[in-house]
Amino acid sequence: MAFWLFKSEPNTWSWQHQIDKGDAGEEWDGVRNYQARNFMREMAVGDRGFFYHSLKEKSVVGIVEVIAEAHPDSTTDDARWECVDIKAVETVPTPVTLEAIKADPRLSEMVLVKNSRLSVQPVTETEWKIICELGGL
DNA sequence: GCCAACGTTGGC
DNA sequence: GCCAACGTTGGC
Repeated sequence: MAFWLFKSEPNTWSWQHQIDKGDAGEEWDGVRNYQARNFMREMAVGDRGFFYHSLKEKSVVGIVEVIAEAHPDSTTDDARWECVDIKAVETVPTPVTLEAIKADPRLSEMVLVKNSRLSVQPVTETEWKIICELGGL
């Protein structure tokens, strides 16, 4: 199983929106970046991901699960763009802030730190465990 | 609100 | 195929 990080602007698509979708989940659509798309193509059903709020909050706020592999993005006719479906699994009890991530030397290699603009990112198993601990899981 | 970093586009 | 111009993202 692989681990990922999905980034969203809370005013556009928030963790609460994701929770409201329940087990049916929702497409992670709107991605128009090749790197991000390629990572989604690598995802398998059952993979886990962090749900990260950018902008004002800048925190990992939830855990999601991939429930459908990459398929055409329904929000565009452009066949280049694909997306996976994800559902909310649980809320992180103590949101892990970007500040806390940057303060932890074990997380200094995270894509979130090195390339903050990438909206879909891989997370290593080590990083996953550390952030779960920081989040109180 | 600003600006740096990055990715994409299009002219040559 | 290069590179300048432009648009977008996201931290500060």
